Amino acid sequence: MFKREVSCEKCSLRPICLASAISPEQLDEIDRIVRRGRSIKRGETLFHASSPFESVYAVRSGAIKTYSLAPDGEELVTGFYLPGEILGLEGISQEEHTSTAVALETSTVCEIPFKRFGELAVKIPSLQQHFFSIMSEEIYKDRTLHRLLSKRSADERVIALLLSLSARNRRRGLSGNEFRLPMSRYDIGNYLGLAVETVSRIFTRLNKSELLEVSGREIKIPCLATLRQSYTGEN
Amino acid sequence: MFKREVSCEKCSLRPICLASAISPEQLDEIDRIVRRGRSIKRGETLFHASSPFESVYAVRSGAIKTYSLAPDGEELVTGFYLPGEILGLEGISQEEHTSTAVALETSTVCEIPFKRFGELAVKIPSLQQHFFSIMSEEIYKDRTLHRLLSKRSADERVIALLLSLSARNRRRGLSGNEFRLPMSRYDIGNYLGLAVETVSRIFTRLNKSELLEVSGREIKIPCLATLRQSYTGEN
DNA sequence: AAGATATACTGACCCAGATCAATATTTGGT
DNA sequence: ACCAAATATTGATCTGGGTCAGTATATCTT
Repeated sequence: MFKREVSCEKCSLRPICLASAISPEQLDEIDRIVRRGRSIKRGETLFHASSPFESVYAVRSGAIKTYSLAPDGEELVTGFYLPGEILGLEGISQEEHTSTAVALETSTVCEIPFKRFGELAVKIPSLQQHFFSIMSEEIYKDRTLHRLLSKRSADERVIALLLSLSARNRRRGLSGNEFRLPMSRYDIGNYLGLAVETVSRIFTRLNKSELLEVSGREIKIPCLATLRQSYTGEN
Repeated sequence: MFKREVSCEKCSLRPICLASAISPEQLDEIDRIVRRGRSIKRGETLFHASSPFESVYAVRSGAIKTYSLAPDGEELVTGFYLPGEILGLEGISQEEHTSTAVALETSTVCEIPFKRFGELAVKIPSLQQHFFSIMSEEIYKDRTLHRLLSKRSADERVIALLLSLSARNRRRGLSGNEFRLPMSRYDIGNYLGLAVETVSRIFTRLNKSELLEVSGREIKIPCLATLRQSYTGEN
């Protein structure tokens, strides 16, 4: 199979990825440090928890989940990453990866060696600023998750995840109304602090309502606005 | 009252604050941009959600809590900040503060104007790196909170918070065994996704056990190791 | 295409922690 | 030092979602 190693300059994801907000002349500077086109098959690992931290990664295609293990082996799914999104950020301060990243489906990623990236960010202030912004965004999203986990019901959590996936699809120019879940019910439940059975029941219930059409991992949202208001409201 | 405006250079918190890992010659560069010694009394606001983001803040003394409000007015306590800790990071990407910060007791803070800080970070690579690290640490801690909220029982959540406060006190050279909680039961419950009553009951129960001595907001931990293992284990 | 294995669904039952309702204790203001 | 308001405790009851147990449906392998 032919592997297209698209430069950041030509990459369709650029507007939403790391290399947005960089002037064209400086684009090839970042192009020079990014290692492109690494492909990982479903179930394969991109990096392991407690391996030395050297790079962060941008998803090019596919979907990645990250998880960490408690000392007793209990798994926690910490995030789902779709094309254009950056993962591995929690490793920076610990100097090792603190989570394991595995592909949920065949995926390609761009590797950004972090030391070289830092050197470049010092030369390109807008790049530094943008990276601050990406990390800040991650913190901001974690606050949203905090609220979801401590204040919202099981139904609201699942709906919020669906709305998030929908919005992220739309941002990449895909349909926000119809998509396929890259993750299992187990992963959803684990991420949202719910039992698999609960997630399953919620999907069945939503499917019976007019809010959603679910068939296995295929999702269809007839009306986003309706779903959105059912989330912060009655239902 | 005499206000001591200690420079970063002379500040006892430097080793754990923003200005660690900066060479002495460059210290006064950061000293020049930091606005020091702002004092806020208990209950006063440091910054408001949706006010323009201009600075991040380092706690010099006292304790600050941050919270955000859902559209329906529901409050979520998003964090507690003790001396040496940086708050306001989630505002960077949104260009406005996304939480409100209020003093839990009389506190002083150092304001770090973010635009100027960025300019400095570009000139001092180790400062940039350190700030990446601080933000990464915040993300990492959010993962810990995620696990706490989605996998741990009410008792474990409260104990984990106490252990966190204890460790942060120790890091500043104070006692990790005896301290006063700066926040109310309400704040604790809100932060940990628990009802106030539950928090209260847990404190009473812990007080009856040999793990903890609680009297209002005064906490005494007879043996940290024992408490720690009760957290990931039996009890 | 058939079997094996992983994933998803459904039902019955139960319990940790929420909610409701009072009472007790702090804390701050004068 | 006193009063009011805020904060904390305790008890009784209820419930959302967990757990256990079994069945059904996908998906992978050969």
